[in-house]
Amino acid sequence: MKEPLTTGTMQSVNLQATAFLAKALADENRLRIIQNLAQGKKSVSRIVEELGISQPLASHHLKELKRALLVTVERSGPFIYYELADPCIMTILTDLNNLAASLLADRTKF
Amino acid sequence: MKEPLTTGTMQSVNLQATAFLAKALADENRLRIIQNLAQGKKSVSRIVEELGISQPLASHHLKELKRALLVTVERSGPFIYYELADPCIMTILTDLNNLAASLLADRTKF
DNA sequence: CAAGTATATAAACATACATTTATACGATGT
DNA sequence: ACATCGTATAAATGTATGTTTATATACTTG
Repeated sequence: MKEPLTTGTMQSVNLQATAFLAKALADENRLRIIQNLAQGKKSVSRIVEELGISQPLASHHLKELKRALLVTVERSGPFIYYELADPCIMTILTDLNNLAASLLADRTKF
Repeated sequence: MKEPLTTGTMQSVNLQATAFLAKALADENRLRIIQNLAQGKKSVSRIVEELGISQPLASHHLKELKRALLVTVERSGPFIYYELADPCIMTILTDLNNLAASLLADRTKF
């Protein structure tokens, strides 16, 4: 009788999926895109304009966000529209930002 | 009269700090360490034992977590104890995990 | 001061990733 | 069919990052 395969804790946290999601959020340009998409569905060219990044760079990061299931894609004529897959994404972003601010505030080093 | 420096949205989100924090959370071994430290303050050797990773690797990731202000360090004799800097860290981890699960569940591709 | 334990650091390496430049693809209009 | 616009992809490049192996540092004990 072998041991169960789970080596972790009770409340099973999928660390692999979590790390993957965190990695998708771990780039400032991607966060800017997410924040921009929080205003609603937008085309690539609009994102490029509003964020002032190159079109291939936007395309690359949008691809990563899509890979992480953070955005959904929809074609309409010559335009391709990206949209946040879930409103909760903004909540996480705010939470992360708040934690970051809190950690910076609490640090007692100068 | 020049424009204000902020190019972002109303509720100012420090994307740089947020991306930096996300990057610190974007590694499975670091998440395992955080999850392990959720049980309380622990020495490096204990973390190494319980997670089954090499000592230098643990040391490296602990250094990263410290750099991100996610853990605090304390020496006691020959041992060095690491501790989560803030309980909220576990909340974020759970939230990230929940979002990851939700995104995976909501995807309508097979 | 020598030896052992706990931890950190250095070196070396492979891999991943962000960015740019150039090009291809797809849709639309003439 | 051609030109043009919107977007994606490829190639190239520099840099960052995770991991291992080897070594150094710090503390403790004899």
